[in-house]
Amino acid sequence: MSQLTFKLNEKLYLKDPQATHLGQRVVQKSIEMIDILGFEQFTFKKLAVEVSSTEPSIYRYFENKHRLLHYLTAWYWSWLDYRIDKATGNLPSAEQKLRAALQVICEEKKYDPTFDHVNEEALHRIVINELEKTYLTKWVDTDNQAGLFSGFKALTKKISGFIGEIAPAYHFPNSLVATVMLAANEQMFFIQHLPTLSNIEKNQSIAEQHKQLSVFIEGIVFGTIRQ
Amino acid sequence: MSQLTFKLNEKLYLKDPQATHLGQRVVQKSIEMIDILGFEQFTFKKLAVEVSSTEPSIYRYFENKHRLLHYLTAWYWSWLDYRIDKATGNLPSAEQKLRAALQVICEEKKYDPTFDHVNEEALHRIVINELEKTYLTKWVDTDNQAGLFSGFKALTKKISGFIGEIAPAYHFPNSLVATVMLAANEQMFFIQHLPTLSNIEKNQSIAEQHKQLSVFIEGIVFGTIRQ
DNA sequence: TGACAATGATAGTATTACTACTATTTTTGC
DNA sequence: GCAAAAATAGTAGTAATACTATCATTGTCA
Repeated sequence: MSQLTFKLNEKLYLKDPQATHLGQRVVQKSIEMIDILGFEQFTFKKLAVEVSSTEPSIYRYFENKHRLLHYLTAWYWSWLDYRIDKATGNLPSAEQKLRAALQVICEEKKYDPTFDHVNEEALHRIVINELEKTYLTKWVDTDNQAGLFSGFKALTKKISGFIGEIAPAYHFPNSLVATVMLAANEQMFFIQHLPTLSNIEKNQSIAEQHKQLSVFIEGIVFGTIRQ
Repeated sequence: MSQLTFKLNEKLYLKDPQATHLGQRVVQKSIEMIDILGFEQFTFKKLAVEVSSTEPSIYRYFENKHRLLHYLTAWYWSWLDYRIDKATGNLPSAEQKLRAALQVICEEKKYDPTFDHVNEEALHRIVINELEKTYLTKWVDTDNQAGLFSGFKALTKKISGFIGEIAPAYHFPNSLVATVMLAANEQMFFIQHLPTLSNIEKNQSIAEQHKQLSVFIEGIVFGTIRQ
């Protein structure tokens, strides 16, 4: 098994799930289960059965399922951050870096063998379907103070940094990046469930959908900053 | 009391809340309570106490609180639609209409005396905080088939129609409009709770925040379609 | 007056989210 | 090498939630 992992904010968990066998299975199975059941129907009781353990054992790792969702999305942002670094590392211009970063955000997510115990495809679907539930809660402000959103913020900052180099006069780089990062996921959701809210055709390969998504997102970003 | 109301999809309710006194109080109080408590902490039991009635009486109007949220957001989209019609009615060009429509979306929402029993300010906060919960559920597809999203879709179509007139070559008018309609709300949320995800300063009047939001959103739309 | 709609009152269920407590295993200090 | 302490697993229970079923009362219009 691969030992490569991300160091995530310690407030995300009570006990590091990467440190024990049960913890790893909890994370792995929770990704599968949230993907299939949806976050609301997913419970620690059901998860306990799947990992052949008990509810309280899972509560020792995560305060509640909401924190577990935070953990999963934080992992996802760390992963994207890492992929964007890899994709932009040896590019010469900020414009190329920005393009590459947007590409990573929009591209189809496939299983990354670097991280053995995480199903990135399922995790991306979770981000598409459940991300907003990490912040649309009564705990946003305390969660934010605890640093639970630092992964998303770091990514936003990184990409808006590229915009800053290309178009230093543009006033809303953070707003724009946050908007398109969310829009990329929203559009994938709309293609599936509310197709009139998108112009990307459902009746084509997933690869083609992501390609079109890329065109749409790049169009927004470059159109907006180039004015 | 004003009798002007919107005709909303009948699938939104079991019994038309606009038709009875209790129904109206249920809607009115639910807006107040969801605004204060948040959707998760809001329950029909608590609402029953507030309107001096009982849980089963409320269940006679709405299948569950999720449907009530649908009802409120549907009302909100109808209201925006009506305001956009009023704002664009006698404008000569599609560009001016588009600008006016975006203005309505971005502007600060204030109590509209045309609709006596609805607190539009609170309702807008509910849309900002809870909208995504209407579709990020396991019922999206059946809810969609029942037409519960037709209000949002109609608005999107109306605005993307203006884009179609201005820039008929642009491929993603629906995607773009859906994106900025959601972004307008997301940004208002981020200003409040995750300010690093926005460049609109929190330390200024609400009016000024909405003005900047307008600049941001117009910049995206016109920048994107004018390429 | 009497049918019928609207509402109220009471009670109950399955599930969820969580916690207190006990049992067992593992680690560690001497 | 072994007792004490720490870590972890497992059992059982609770309060709240999201409903549902049933029956009683009130008001009203025909």
